[in-house]
Parts: sequence; structure tokens; C-alpha cells
Amino acid sequence: MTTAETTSDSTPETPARDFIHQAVADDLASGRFQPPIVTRFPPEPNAYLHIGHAKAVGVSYRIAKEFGGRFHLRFDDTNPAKEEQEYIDAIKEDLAWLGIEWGEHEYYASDYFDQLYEWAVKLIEAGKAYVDDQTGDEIRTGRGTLTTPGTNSPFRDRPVEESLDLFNRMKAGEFPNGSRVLRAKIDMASPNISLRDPVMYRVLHEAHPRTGDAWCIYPLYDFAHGQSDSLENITHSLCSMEFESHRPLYEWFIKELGIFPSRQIEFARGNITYTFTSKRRMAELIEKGHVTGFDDPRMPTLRGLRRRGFLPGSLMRFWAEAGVAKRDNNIEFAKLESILRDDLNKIAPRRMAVLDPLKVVITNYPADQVEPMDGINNPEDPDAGTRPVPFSGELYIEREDFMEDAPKKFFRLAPGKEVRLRSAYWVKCEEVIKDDSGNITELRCTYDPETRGGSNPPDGRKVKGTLHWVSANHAVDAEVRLYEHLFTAEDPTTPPKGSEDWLDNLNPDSLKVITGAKLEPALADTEPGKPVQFERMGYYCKDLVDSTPDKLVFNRTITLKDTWAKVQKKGG
RNA sequence: AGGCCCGUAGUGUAAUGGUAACACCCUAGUUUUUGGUACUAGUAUUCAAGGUUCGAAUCCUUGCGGGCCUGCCA
Repeated sequence: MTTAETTSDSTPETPARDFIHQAVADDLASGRFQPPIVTRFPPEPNAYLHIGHAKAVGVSYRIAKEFGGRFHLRFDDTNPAKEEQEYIDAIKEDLAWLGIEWGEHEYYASDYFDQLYEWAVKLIEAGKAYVDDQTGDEIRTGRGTLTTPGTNSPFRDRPVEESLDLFNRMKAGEFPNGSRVLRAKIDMASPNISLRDPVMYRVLHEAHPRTGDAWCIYPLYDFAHGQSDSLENITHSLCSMEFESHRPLYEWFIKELGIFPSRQIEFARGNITYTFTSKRRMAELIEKGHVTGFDDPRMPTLRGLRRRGFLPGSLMRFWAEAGVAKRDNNIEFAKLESILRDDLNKIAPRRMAVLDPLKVVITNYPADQVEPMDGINNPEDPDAGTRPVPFSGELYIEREDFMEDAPKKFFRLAPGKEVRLRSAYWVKCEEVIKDDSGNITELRCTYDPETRGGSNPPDGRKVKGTLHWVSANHAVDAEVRLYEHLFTAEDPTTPPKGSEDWLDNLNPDSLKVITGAKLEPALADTEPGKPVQFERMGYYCKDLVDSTPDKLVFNRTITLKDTWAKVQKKGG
């Protein structure tokens, strides 16, 4: 290759490059940074990760991967009043589930407390920071407002030695919480409020999950984050838009300290219809008993999604396809569903399960005969093979698959109509049995022995419907939990008209528990959490928490697309 | 409002001064032993007004709309 001039766009499908990719590429091209590109995900260990975090990790992770760089996990543990070891463990677990690999690059802002303290001293000595004795209220008042400049603290110009001494004594534990802070000396009149002498350190007599009681002063985010990035040689520190106004401060500390110039780039968080990510709201749902906990399958937490049966790869793919930009967004949940179904379709083994059983007796089937039919495990994957599914003269079919007075577009079972039982035989409904109050209790059908395996009969008859079924005597009982959106509103956090409570958006049908479901026997052996498709019904998984061999519990991850439901809806 | 950021089909994201595109949603059809899957086709887009330019989604101005910032949270 001598020239690249002739490239006729030989890579037409180069993935669309978001503005972050471009910035990184530009930085490499301009020499602003040398390889390797290093990114990080910096969670505060004060909560469980949710679906929004999956976007944040994904953005940084992909940049590192695609530029052949490095990815760090760093816990932003600068506020021991809120943070706990439990969350550190949970976050690592959830990240691993997502498929994120950080190797030995696991860091903690608290690892840098000594260095941070040293740098704070350096800034005091340089006259760039001072100890402020004002109360919290005084500081707030002095900061001014959005439209009026702040005023200098009376302690702003105190001698360097005095600040040094006070800061030292803050560290030594001589002062109570809230009595003094260390502030950067920048500009109380700046239109950017985060530059109005931001607080760097506060007194906090609180044990830290990692440093114990070694410290009673802790750095604030602004004095810890950029420096931590710098210490780890993070080239691109990617964060959400609300930190944009902090960037000048991020850069100010780096410049004053003369340390590695990490670059902060902000992007918009990802919102999704019908869901939310506020920790406060999650807690409220739990407190009020609307969900069972942070791992409730309806929760937007990664643990909830996992329990529900979502694939980690689908989550990552969803965010990758959703893209990254700076504008506010509200992605349709349907986009996620589409990706989930697509992934599930390829890997989920097919099984048959009848959720609302209606008994069917095959009157011409030899009594006591049982045949193992070959059930195709996955039509998308020939290598998945088949499994034996026991067929007998007494079956269950889905109650909604029978209609006594069926409209023309109803392809399922009706009096005198014939359908295919998947992988088994064609059956024809001959008689409808009802109880005294007119409820249908049983169907009497005949089968055609020439349709074994569900194949077309020699006479060329056609049938439009194929039904799932289970053999009554071989069926395994299970509880099935049918989940829907937790909320009926696209934006659940906005109360509905005439209400002031967002909880009025709750979907009363977000969970429907079915206790008498009949499953084909193979389902008893599926691994908890692993996806299966209940044919014609949807994707399910055995519940990771509540399912036991004695009492099977399955969660519905998501339904199949249901065009029949649409037809019905249209028909009135 | 003081500052900053952002406005592209219904939704999300591309187009880097040169034919506005991709995915999802929606509609119609084909195939089908899942009313699934797959496939085909279709509907629909640059916030507005000026300006610069041979040419503007892109650059400039103004307006309109949305978001963020006044923790000793992150």
C-alpha cells in the first residue's frame, strides 16, 4: 500500500462515531495524549447499580476496548457517611455480570487520601487554599446566587501558616464536624458557582469502610475525582452532563498541582420510558411495599433485571445501539425489548408450559399409551437438538386457545375445528364438556395418527393453528410470575393529571401470580436464571431466589411479540 | 433570569459545508410445525426567522423551546 487516496470507502459499515470517539481519536492524532487510552468507571459505593449505570460503564468500557486501551474500576469512596462495603461487593458482582473486566485495575479514591492531603497542603502553601471557619450557613450565604456574585470569606486572606496549622489540626481531630473546611481560593464572583471558592475538605468524624478511623477529614468530590483520574493516568474521564460546570474546577486543580492532565468529557445520561433510576424512588417503592426489594424483578436495578431474566449482553448491546450524545433523551423501552427478544430468540431453549390449563381428552388415543415426541430445542439453532416430550391421551392446552364461538380469524381450537399440537399430532375438537354453571371444564378431541410429529397428513388437509400442550399425567406444577411494566406512564416520575403522587402511575397489574401452571417435565431441571422460551408464550427463567425443587417458580422475562393480540384489539 | 449545554422522522442515533440515513416503533405483504423468527415493501425528519456561500442539518445573528449549576453529596 502506497497511498490511501484510492480508498473508495471500502468500509461502508464503519460504525457511526459518536462525539466521544471523535474526541479521543482527535486527541491521539493531535498528540494531546499518547496511547494507551485509559478510561474509568467511578461508582460511589452507596447504592446498587441500575440500568443507567450500564450505559455509563459501557461508554467508558467501549472506548477503552476500541482504542486498545485500559479500563479502571474506581470506587469514589470519599464520603464514609453514606458508603458501605456491601455496596462495593454488590457493584463488583453486578459489573462482572455485565461482562465488564477490569483485571487488577481496581482502585479506590480512599487509596489516595495521603496524596490528596499532601496536595491540599501544597495548595495552602501556594496561597491557593485556606481554612474557613464560617458555618455552613455563612458559606452558603457568602456564595451568592445564580444572579449575584458571592462575597469573600473573612478568613480568605488569613496567613498561610494559620491555615496550615488549622488544616493540620482538622486532620488531628481537634475540631467537630462542620466547624471548619478547607476551601480553594479561586473567584467568589465567578459566574460559574463551582468556582466560588469550592470546599475541598470537610471534618467528618466517621469510620470509613476501608480506611477505618484513620481519617476524620475527607476530601470532597471536586478535590478527589480529577486527582484520582490523574494519578491513574486516565486520559478520558467520561461522565454525565451535570458535571459539565465542574470541568473548569477539575482543570483548575490539575493545573495548579501540575499533574497528569486527564480530560473530562460529558455525555447525557440515558433515560428509558416506563422506568426510572432514582435511588430515592427505589427506596420509596420498597418502603411502601410496592416491590419486594432492590432485586425485585420489576426494579431497574441490575440485580432486578438479572432476576427477571434479562441478558447482560442485551443490556450492553442496547446502550451501544442507543448511542451517546449530549442532548436529553428518552429511549423507548420497546428498543430494549427488541434487542432482548433478538438475543433470547437465538439462545433460549424451547419448552412447553400451559399457564391456564384446559383439559383435553383424546378419545381415540390408546388408553395408557405414552409416546415420547421429539421437541425441537431451538429452531434457530439446529445444534441444539431435540428432547423427548411425553404425549398421552390426557393433555392440557391453554384455555385461551379454545373458543366456543370463534371469529373467522381465530386459528386455534373450536368445536369441529382441527389444529396441530406442536411436535405431536393434529387434533379435532368433537365435544365441549361444561359444569353445572356452564364453565368449560374439558374438551373431547380425536387425533389423526397419520400426523405424528405434527406433520401434514397425506390427504393434503391444512390447518392454521399450532398449539402448545403438556401431558396431564407428566406435567410438573409451578408458580409463574407474570411481570409487566411497573408503571403505566412513559415518564413515571411525573404524577398523572390531577395527582401529586408519582406512585399513582403504578401499574396495578405489574405482577400477576399464577399458581396452577402445568409444565413439561424437562422444565423441572432448568438452571435458575437461565432463559427458556415457553413456546408461544414468552421468555422465562426459573427464579434465582424463590424457586426450589419442591416449589418451582418461574419469572416471565418478556412476552413474545403477539400479533394475534393486536388483531383482537383492533377487532374491538 | 448570571453562566454553560442542547434542539435532525413517533423514539434514539448518524450525516464532520456537497443526494438527510440507520435502528426501534407503526402499516401492508411473503414464508413458517411458535399468530414467534426470517424476508419484502411502505409511512414519516433538520425548532423558527434572517444572514454567509455556487451549495447549510452543519458556519454566523436573533428568537423560541428544553436541560444543568446556588451540598461541608457524588
